[in-house]
Amino acid sequence: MAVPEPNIARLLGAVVDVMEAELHRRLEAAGFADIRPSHFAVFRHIDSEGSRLTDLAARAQMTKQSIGELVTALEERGYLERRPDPDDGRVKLITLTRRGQESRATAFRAFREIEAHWGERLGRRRVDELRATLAGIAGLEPAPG
Amino acid sequence: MAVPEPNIARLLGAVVDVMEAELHRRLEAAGFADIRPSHFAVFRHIDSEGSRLTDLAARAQMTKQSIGELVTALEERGYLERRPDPDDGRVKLITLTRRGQESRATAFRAFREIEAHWGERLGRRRVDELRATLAGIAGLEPAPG
DNA sequence: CTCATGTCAGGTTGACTGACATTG
DNA sequence: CCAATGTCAGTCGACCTGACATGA
Repeated sequence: MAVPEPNIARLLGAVVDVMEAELHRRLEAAGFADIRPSHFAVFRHIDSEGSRLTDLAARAQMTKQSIGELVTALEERGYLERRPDPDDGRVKLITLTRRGQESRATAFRAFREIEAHWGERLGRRRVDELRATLAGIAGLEPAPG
Repeated sequence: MAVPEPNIARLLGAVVDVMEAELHRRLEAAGFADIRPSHFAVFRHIDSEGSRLTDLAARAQMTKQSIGELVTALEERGYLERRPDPDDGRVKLITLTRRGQESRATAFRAFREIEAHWGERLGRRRVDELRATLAGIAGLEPAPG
């Protein structure tokens, strides 16, 4: 573990690439090749009982139009359904299909496997420290300068 | 360093966001508000004596068309110039203008400042470990599973 | 003739804003 | 009447592929 040197920004990009490639590989192997990284904005935030579009948008910090596009894409691929809410005529409840539930579970398992793999290669402790340091940076106030 | 829990993928995204926001803030303060993160594919790889498009594309691992778009954008904004190579009629040498050199220097300084800021808040040692761990992950072979 | 260089045209993805019909 | 919900239409940024004129 000699000289560090290379720019953290560059390394962050490289690690994000690795993460996305590994995730895609696992989803593909499980038969979910048509799920893209952007779709996780939906999978991450959807309730098991179904969510409304506006809630998904708020949780994902996106516009309702943008999250709506993702929902449409996942609907066309058979991962989601839009059903009218019987209690409110404006609302459409977005729910996971069977296939959607399976793919979501596969993805979450994949994340755990990827982190476990990193732990095997670099040491569990270093991966825990990585997580803690990233969380620390993410929680930092903007800073002067 | 109690319970880690939150997904590393999520945290990576958050830290990338922080990095880009901090970089943009500093560039803007120095009068370079129109430089976007994508433009760094050019600034990172351009030679001080000038580079040809094909070389920039190869170094950035992008197509010549894509890197060409970035070059055009930076040219229009006054950061770059395209001059014909006197030795080879096919080639246009892409060079930094005065403004381009200044902005590039500002950006590299910003990266150092951001890392230094993180070091102040979280400890220099943890930032060095972060860099080393990220480099370790980026250098990992794809792994089975 | 072949290869290298750069550009033109057009497509895709993932985000955005604005306008709007419908319903509460 | 006003606010909330979701959709339609259009734009933009950052990448891509394919075709091509020009010059070595």
